[in-house]
Amino acid sequence: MDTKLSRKEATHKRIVEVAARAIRRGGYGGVGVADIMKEAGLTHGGFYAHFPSRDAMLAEAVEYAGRQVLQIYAERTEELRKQGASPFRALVESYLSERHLEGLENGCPVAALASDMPRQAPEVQAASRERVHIMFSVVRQVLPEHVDPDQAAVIASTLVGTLSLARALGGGPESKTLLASSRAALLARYDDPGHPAKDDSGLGGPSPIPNPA
Amino acid sequence: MDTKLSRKEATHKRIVEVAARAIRRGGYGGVGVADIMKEAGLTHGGFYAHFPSRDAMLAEAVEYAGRQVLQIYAERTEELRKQGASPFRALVESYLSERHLEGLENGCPVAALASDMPRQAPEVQAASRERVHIMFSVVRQVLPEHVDPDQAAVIASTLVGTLSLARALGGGPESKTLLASSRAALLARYDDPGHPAKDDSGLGGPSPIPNPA
DNA sequence: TGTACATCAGTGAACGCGCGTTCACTGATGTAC
DNA sequence: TGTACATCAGTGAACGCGCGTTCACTGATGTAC
Repeated sequence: MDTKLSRKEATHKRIVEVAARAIRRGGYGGVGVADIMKEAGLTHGGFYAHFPSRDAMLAEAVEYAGRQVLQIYAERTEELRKQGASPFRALVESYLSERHLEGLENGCPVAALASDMPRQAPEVQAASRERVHIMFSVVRQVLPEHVDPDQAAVIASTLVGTLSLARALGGGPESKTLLASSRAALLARYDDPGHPAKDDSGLGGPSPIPNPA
Repeated sequence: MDTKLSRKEATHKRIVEVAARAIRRGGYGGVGVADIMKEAGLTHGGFYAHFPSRDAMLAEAVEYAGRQVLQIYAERTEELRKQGASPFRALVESYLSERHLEGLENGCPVAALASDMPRQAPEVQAASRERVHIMFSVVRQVLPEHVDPDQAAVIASTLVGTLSLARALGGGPESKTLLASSRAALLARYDDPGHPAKDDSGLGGPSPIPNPA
């Protein structure tokens, strides 16, 4: 798919990649057009050949960030599943990991931007909302069979709330304790006890995370 | 306490009150010095007689917002308790109410600002973090006796995550469904089943929410 | 009670700065013959 | 293969604007005698 990008398409993608990291690092309001173009190795004048407005870029950036994270998490989850974790456990342990806590710039855009979403322009709100929906559906798909699918949104809220507050607490030991508490609570409550334990040999669960492409 | 405010103190308080609403409405980055002074009935020039910097005002504002909400929620919780709800149920139903969903401007500053907290100046971060700690301790204090106190932070994360995402979803029926799911899940899991049910006559639980003063 | 003066909260013009956006232009790429 | 020209991605100066902050000043409040 990426094989036949025109020069302009390649540049466009590069700008969006930079922006996708920038919004998670600095928030929707903390990213400037000129900064992003500079970080992409361009001058700011060319921006409006790629986007009708700054808001249009923000919308593309949050979508790109979300899809990128889905892909990364699908891989990471796959590794954990090979070690015997259920799909649900793999998701929870990936999402509430110290790596995710510290990797704000490459992490879930919903956790990085949630409380600012309602304050954005309509097109940015729409793209943001879409990421929330997709997050719900990802959780729904890894839910053990015995769990009511309606719990997916509640679990996703706990994931997002935990990561947001852990970061708000500064990222130190206190934050890590919070992550650990939430991991334990979610797994104790929802994970299928019949599933192979963490130190078991192989065979993942029957419902892998879907490919984000 | 409020009886002997000097003219300047009264003005200062008025500015902070305006700012406390403004940061929840517009986010930390969405509030301007001039706007706030104008809304407080003043001109912007006088600002620096009250605060050494904009950041100092943000720090005061988030603290004020948090204390104000504690007070409001103590009252609202008291009402629910008089109707027979346990302290825990009263808190959950207040926090995850449609009223709170819609009352962003007067609601919990942690939910309104969480994902932007790590991006603030040190003094604003410190004041924000303090509000998170206090939120944890409020939850801890209404926890039914049979629940491990360490669960307080997890429950608070679920409250914050749910409200943030409900708002990100736009505030419509979908948002209200999410609130209802989280309320149900939290109460089913943690509320003391031995406690008087909602439609019972009287007598609240033994551990009221502490006075925020 | 009345006048003179000091204090001080609030005013409004001005500052430098960075922002999003526009636009005439440049220079490289690629097509036509 | 080589030249002439059209296309078009990216450049950089310029725009109006709003921001946080500073400061000389005003006018009301309150104290001294």
